[in-house]
Amino acid sequence: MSTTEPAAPASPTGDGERGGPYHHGNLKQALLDAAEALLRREGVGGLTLRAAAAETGVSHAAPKNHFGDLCGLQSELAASGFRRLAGQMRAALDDAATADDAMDAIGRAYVAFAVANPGLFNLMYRSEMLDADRPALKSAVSDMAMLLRGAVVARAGGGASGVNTAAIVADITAAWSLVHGFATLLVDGRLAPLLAHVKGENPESSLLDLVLASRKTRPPAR
Amino acid sequence: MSTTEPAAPASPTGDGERGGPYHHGNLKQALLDAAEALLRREGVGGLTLRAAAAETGVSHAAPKNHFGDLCGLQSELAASGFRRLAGQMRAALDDAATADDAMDAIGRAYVAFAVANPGLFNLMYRSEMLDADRPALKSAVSDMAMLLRGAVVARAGGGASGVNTAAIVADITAAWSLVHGFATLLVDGRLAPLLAHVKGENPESSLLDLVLASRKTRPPAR
DNA sequence: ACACCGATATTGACACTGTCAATATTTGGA
DNA sequence: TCCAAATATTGACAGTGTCAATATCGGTGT
Repeated sequence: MSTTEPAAPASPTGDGERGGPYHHGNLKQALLDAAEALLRREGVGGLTLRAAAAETGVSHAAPKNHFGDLCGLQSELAASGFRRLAGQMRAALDDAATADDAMDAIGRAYVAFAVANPGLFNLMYRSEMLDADRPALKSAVSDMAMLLRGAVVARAGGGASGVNTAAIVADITAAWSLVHGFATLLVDGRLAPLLAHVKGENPESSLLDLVLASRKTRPPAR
Repeated sequence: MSTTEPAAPASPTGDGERGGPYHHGNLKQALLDAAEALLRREGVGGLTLRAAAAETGVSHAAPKNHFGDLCGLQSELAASGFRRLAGQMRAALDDAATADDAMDAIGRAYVAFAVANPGLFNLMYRSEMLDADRPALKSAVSDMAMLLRGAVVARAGGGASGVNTAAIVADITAAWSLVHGFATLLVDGRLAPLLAHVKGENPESSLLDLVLASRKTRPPAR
């Protein structure tokens, strides 16, 4: 999960001991990594300041210097999630041929991210656990929103600036709602009964394809 | 929130005191009411066994007899939420003229419920806080799913039994995802930037109308 | 080379939480 | 009437976030 090695090894012998140097050297990132590991291993309820500190081999109050409080750590983690989500959406977008394919590709990337990181995805959309005013979080969310908006505008107007903003807002909301709802229900386990009726070796992906296709076909006559 | 009066008054003088009789008489429902009030007042993070007990004027361990643990109380509360949500969806469905109007009406009822009960709606879809095996919860969720399924089938086939189940499953998922995603994003505050661009005295409702309409029109040409 | 100051980390305490065991009270039926 | 089951209380325990006080380290100015 981390992209950088700690400047000083946290603990030479293993995990959890406290033999490391008094100053960790890269504690902030190490705590974020530990927190994400907890999130992955035990879900959003298992993410705890003290647990993250213990896993990093550091005292229980050490996180305070870097994040202030639990909400701060969660917000930084969520920001990291939004950044990576946007990155994967952009990658999917860049690989798409037409603007219409791009929308589907973005949607698939969105759902794939949620499935690959269920705990993190949950955290990202629990605003009561987050401080929306944290710069890192605000900008990460904004970046993702701009990316989505760009894709919708590209599909709708082909770059013309005279597009109807009301229609664009509606398209953004519809696309985001559809994909976000699918991802949310899927991660929460609510689609399991429906997935049981979908054949194939990857029912989740198949069902998502059907859902995405439903936006392009008229509803059944009558 | 409650539908039944307590058999014995909780506390004759006010709230919070402990002057009431040793046996409350209707403690289970009283605790559910208190829990829902907490949920409404302080959000999902403020829902606490001890707070619910205190608000009911009862000792901190009293809830254990009726719910076992916090997860039990939350599950019962969520079950109540699903029951009421299904009731409002059914009412909307019964008032609709055509099967197509019915789908929109159900969607609007779904979002209206989420907006009217944001904390409860959040709780209902946080499966890590719930015990999915609780009979009350299982049946309430199943009832709502059946109602949605019925509406989709009615719109698609007009009652014919030869409907393609794959298509039905896809329609159910698409409709649920769209509306659930909208409700979730709205309650979480994620649609605020988009709502700012929607004119009218009720932007939320207007935006939902646009989103629902987007399912019926082909996406913009090209 | 040395002293010092800010950044970083630790320790200890507090209030709050869920949960459990032991106890007390009440209710209802044999 | 009396006993057992249901219901509620009390007290304790481990775990949590948060804060104040303290300790240690890294770098800067002299």
